[in-house]
Amino acid sequence: MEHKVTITEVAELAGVSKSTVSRYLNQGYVSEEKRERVRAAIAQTGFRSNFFAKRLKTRESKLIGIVIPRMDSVTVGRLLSGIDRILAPAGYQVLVLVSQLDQEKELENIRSLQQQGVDGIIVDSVGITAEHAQLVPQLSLPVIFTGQQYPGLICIKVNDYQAGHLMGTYLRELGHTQAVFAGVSESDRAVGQERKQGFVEGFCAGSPEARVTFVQTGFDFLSAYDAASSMWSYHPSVIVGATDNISLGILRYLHERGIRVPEQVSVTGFGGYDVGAVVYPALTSVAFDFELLGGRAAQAVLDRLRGEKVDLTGVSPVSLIQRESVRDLRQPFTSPVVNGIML
Amino acid sequence: MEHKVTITEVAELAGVSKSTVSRYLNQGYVSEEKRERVRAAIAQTGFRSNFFAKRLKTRESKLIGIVIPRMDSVTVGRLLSGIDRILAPAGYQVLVLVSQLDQEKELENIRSLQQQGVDGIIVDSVGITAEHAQLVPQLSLPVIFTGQQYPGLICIKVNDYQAGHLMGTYLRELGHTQAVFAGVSESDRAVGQERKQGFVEGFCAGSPEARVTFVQTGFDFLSAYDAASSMWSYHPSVIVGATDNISLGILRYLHERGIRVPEQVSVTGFGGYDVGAVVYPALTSVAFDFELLGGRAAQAVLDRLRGEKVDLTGVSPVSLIQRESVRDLRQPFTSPVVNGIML
DNA sequence: CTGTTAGCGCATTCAG
DNA sequence: CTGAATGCGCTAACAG
Repeated sequence: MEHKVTITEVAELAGVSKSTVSRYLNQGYVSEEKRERVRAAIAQTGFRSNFFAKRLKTRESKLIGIVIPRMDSVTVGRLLSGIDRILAPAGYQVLVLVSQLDQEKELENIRSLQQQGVDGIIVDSVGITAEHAQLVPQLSLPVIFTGQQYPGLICIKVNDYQAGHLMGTYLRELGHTQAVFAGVSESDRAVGQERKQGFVEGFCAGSPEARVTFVQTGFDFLSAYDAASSMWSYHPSVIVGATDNISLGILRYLHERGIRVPEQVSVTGFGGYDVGAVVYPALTSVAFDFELLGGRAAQAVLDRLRGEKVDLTGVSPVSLIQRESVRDLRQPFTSPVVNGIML
Repeated sequence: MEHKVTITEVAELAGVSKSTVSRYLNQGYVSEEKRERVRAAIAQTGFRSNFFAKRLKTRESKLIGIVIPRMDSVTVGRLLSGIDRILAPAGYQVLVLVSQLDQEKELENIRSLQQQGVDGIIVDSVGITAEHAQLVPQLSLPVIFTGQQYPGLICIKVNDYQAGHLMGTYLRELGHTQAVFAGVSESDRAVGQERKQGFVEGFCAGSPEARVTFVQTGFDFLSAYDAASSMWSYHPSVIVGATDNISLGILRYLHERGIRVPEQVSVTGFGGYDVGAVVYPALTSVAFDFELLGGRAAQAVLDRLRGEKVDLTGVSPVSLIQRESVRDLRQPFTSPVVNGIML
């Protein structure tokens, strides 16, 4: 309320100089006696140091800027959790800016962040462009990308190839040979290219009769649902959605048509979201550890801030979550045993 | 990179004074000729004004702080979208801090935000305490709460009572009389008290045979799933989950037990999330317009910043999304017509 | 319309 | 260990 209390007033009240108060606030070097007087004065006045003045001097904000494409995403939530888990103990705060999936706004947010004096930036980009690559070196502060990759930039991302490969291998070993991969545009390198390629190579490895048909869709339920009839027309033994959301749209379509999963066709996803556990059949999926990913990204920023070099790319573990939507073709069909939600 | 260019250097390069450059950057009042010279100098040097120095002078950050309980929530995402939609055109930026559902951290975040000089704060609180009420007036800046209510504080929230009432009325008119309300603890005033009360009053209005049984659960799939057998034991005509997630857990349980929805029992939720459209049967729900809510909250901050008074509480419209999970008891059962995803 | 003069609140030399 | 003095980069009166 009322008057904004400054360091000067604290000093007067404590009967010491501004410098002493400043020292008290920072390194130390204050006698026990004055230390106590300053402490009392601060408590009494409710003094809080002016953020801007402090930053103007120190040239250090203890702020890490985060640019994310959108908020309404479980993935992003996990990522931020992981970031915060590392940054908070290190005394850094997080400043989050949302790009609304707009690439122009993403660039704008990065600039804005640097202008606001953050010490480093983590960008969960939807697509790194040449403009990104050009902008980053001009910023003269650590910028770490997640989710996508780009030569010359520091990118920490999940290993989409490995995830795809894991799923492909799993399905092949269960006797599947005819797959439809419901993927997204190749303009998305991580999901559209690497995840798919990993799947294809894992699925086809040493299996000459294996065949993968690609059907393109968007990231949302609806476009997957709309493309599902086309997928089904290939009579696959398994439909592999590139994301859990895609798979959910497909599942919905199959259910409407009375096509039983996994009896008539298996369905799998990527992401390992909780919601995959409550649908029926519960969705088998490859889960990514986005929290770990966020932690790695945060650690990379911290390392760079300390002047250490970090690898240009890093990866994060993936794991298979076996639920109910996949049929083991080596055995006669038996209805999956359902017993509770398998998170 | 290299040297941080300041307003002084721009001035020298343009052959004008610092003030002229400053004026160029702000209101105007610069001759056409010098304006051009300054523009060129800025372009040449790549000058960007120092955020901290500027804020130190103006005492205005053009920053609105947002405190949210968590990131991995669709609700929160919508809310932020709505906030940004109002704030951005007004020249304000948004600084988001996440409290990880920790009430102590929430308070901490609010303090931290004010210390960092934001002009106003929006708090999507999980629970407003006396400590909140005590802290807010000390901040001497506009603080708007969403999601929860507290006397004396400015709270913009969805009308949970109305939402519950809407659902209650709808079900009653369809001939339902035996309901189980799968709710959360009354310590959550919005969901645990108001939403439930609205439902009960809407459901029972003028219907002497109506009965509502309350079963308590948590907010997650799993606890709803675990409590579902208890709910079913009352043989209700409809189970009303206090949130869509709760309903999804219940749906999963009913499916596992082979209990057909809506033939044997209807199920409804609150929230109107998209995922409710892809499960089967698609979930009938009351949707809240969180984007509008965010917009209202942002507008309230702006109004307060202009010195205008705003109402202590505001509401936001709710709407019923009729999908497939509710049976019309006034008619013999017919399988719901499914044709596409009903978002 | 423009340059000069003062600080904003704090951290930091530099002499004590 | 401490206080006085000096800007950080910018904006805002103030006289031109």
